[in-house]
Amino acid sequence: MAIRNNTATTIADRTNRLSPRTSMKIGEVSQESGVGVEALRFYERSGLLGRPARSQSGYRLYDEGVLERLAFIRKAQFLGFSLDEIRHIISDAEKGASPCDDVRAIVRRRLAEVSERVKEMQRHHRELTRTLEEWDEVGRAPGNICGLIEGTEMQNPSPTSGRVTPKKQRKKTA
Amino acid sequence: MAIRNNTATTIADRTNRLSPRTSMKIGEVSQESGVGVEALRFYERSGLLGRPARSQSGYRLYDEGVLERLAFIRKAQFLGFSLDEIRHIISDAEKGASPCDDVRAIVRRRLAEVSERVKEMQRHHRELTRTLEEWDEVGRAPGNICGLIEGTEMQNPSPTSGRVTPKKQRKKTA
DNA sequence: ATAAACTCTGTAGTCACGTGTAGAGTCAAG
DNA sequence: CTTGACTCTACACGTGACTACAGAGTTTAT
Repeated sequence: MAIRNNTATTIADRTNRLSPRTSMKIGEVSQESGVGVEALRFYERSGLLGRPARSQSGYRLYDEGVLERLAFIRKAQFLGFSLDEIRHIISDAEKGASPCDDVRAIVRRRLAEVSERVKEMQRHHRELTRTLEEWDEVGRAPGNICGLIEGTEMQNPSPTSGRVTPKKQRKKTA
Repeated sequence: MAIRNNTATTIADRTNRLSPRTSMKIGEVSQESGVGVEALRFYERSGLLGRPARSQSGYRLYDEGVLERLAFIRKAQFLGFSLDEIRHIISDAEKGASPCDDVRAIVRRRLAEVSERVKEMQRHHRELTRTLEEWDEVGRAPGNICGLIEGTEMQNPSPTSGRVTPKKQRKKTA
């Protein structure tokens, strides 16, 4: 695995890292931003970054702006935006539209989702706690496989309801 | 798409669905259990179900037991077990070992994870709420892409912290 | 008899977000 | 000149729990 080592700049250069870099290679950007080299290329492929300039030998040469862009992406991710949403926001902004209203709407939606998810998780937590308590009373229950599980009542017979990660739910949940 | 229609039994048969079926075809099992046909075959491939008998023409013929097994699987999923864990539990049970202690341990672990996750989500919820409030004060902030996002302070600069779904972490939940 | 619905096997695709690898070229230092 | 780190492209792989499909055969209803 690549030890992201920065041989393109001198040690002195790296030491006073406040000097503005006008053309950074991908490793440098990775180091500055904390985003992996592969992820940077992936972002570019995904349309999140736009094509950087290239050196004669084909190396990507980034200007400082990319760091701001990456900071934007990370903040948006931090706020729960998917890369897809981020791509839309950036593309809107580049078309001149102010995406802030959409952004607000997305955050509001995300907020509702998180609320819902927390409620689900808390329900699940109570369910698990109750189950463990029951099991402690019961000791070891008889059953085909594990009486503990077999004897447990489900609140909701849907097999999706206990998932730790939410399912994709693209078609039916019948 | 296949409309899981049950032509193997008469309507009368389906109406008094309490009569024990000794050999059900896959569609019937799907209908009774609510597990899709593809999922049933997938479970079999994954070692969760074991090979059913076959008709002369190669159709799977299930006995009633499969419904209990599927109920077990769904309950276990409901409790947060992965199919992998369920497979282990079943395999232990079939080897004669009582897996209940392991089951308890898994549930306890899952419980801790859920707790942690709830706390994270609540933090995230507060963060989003605070952000929205700030944004309402600000109106429409200037910025390269969306000043709202750009002006938002991240609690934790890691890009992973805001994910709605937890990032891979396939080794262990540290 | 024929059409519709079912079933079979085997393989590949989905979702998000990247990571890993192969094989080649480039660059700076000793 | 060689070594080693870096970069390039293009593709495969990883996660979990399924879904989708192709192309064949089978069963049931009319």
